[in-house]
Amino acid sequence: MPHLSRTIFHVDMDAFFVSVEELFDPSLKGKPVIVGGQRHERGVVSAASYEARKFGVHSAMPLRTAAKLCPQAIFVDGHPDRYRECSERARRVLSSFSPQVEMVSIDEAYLDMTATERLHGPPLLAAHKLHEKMKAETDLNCSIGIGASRLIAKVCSGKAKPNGVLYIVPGREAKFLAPLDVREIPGVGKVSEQKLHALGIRKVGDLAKYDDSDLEQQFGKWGVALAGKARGEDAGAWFEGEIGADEGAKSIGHEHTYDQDTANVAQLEATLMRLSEMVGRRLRENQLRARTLQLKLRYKDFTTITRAHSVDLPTQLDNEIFQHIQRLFHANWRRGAEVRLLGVQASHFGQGSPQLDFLEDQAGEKWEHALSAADRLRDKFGEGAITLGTGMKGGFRERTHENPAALPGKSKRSEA
DNA sequence: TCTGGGGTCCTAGGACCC
DNA sequence: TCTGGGGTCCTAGGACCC
Repeated sequence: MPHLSRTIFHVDMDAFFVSVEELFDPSLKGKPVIVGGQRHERGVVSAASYEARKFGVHSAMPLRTAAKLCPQAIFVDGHPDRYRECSERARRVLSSFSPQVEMVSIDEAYLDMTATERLHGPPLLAAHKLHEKMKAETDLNCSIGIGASRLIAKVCSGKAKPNGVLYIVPGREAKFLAPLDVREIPGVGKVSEQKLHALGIRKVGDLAKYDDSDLEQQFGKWGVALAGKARGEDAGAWFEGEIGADEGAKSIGHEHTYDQDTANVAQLEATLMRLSEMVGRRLRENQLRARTLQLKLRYKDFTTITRAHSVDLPTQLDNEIFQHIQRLFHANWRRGAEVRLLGVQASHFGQGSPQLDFLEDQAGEKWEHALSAADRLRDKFGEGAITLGTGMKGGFRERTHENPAALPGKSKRSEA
């Protein structure tokens, strides 16, 4: 059997959020721009222009730190709708090059370009065409990494930035990786880096020389994956599998960090209601029901807890979600302690026990239809277009003694 | 420096069942 | 009354990614 090597492209849009903002406001071009919020806000940098990066600003840095490093920077709020639209345009370009495209985030994708030579020519020529078409169709630059694995392609696209191409020919993987810092391997973060350093492993070459079973001893399953990565192989769940095999989302969640920490119960409950509604709405949009609901609570001092509850009957109803979340909150919140962040997450999608009371089932279905209809109206006419009566908020099922309808501050409009 | 919001995957302990 | 081993589900926390 002949050894068939795959040809994988990793395409990464250059300074994506900043570039999209420049499309909408060309006067930003060539200036230090920071996307993610205003200079005094709580929050972090989502993206920084290359001009801002010269001052040491990088993504995930607190906005206030960025403001100190680069006071002359222009701070811009993010526009998720704009990014989604540009991302979709980019995806269409990529799809014209290969049927196997996998968007791994809003601004990057893997393409399986194996056996596309007759159509697009050899890898570097195909990449050149891709660059041209991407620019023509989206007015955006991207960087392209090419290799026989996702790992190699990914590392290459990083090295090719900005607006470049890097191709590592099959067989040269280990040589290419050897001089890189272990931190440059996708999946190796701060903690793994420190552990590797403690073992005297600083470069990928050091890692490749290290005994595989020793790595397994030190890191377990992750150690086995690391050994493979040092050789340029796709190892570990993150990288295995065919490109473009689309498995739906496994969880849907929303969270909110307050501008100022608060211990005000009405405010906290209003936030939980709003987050529950956001989660419920996304469940309905995707026709999903969740069996597990999770509360996330972060205190002033940043200590964070999560508390989950699984139900027998999966739900997509705002009110049911909220009831469980509210109960979890009151059972776990240290009363009076100031809260920094609240989050609501739904997971374990699918159907629950099919055995349920017929009447109850019917009522639940009606309720779901009503909420979906409300969702569509909001889509058309805006968030303020419809508010379900507080009496209805209790739901048809009436399975609770708590009444969230009695909550203050339920209005979305004042908070949005 | 004072730490967002959206996710995925892994580990580990305890409950529970056979 | 003492005691096994495996499998699955649930929950909590944490590393990591963009």
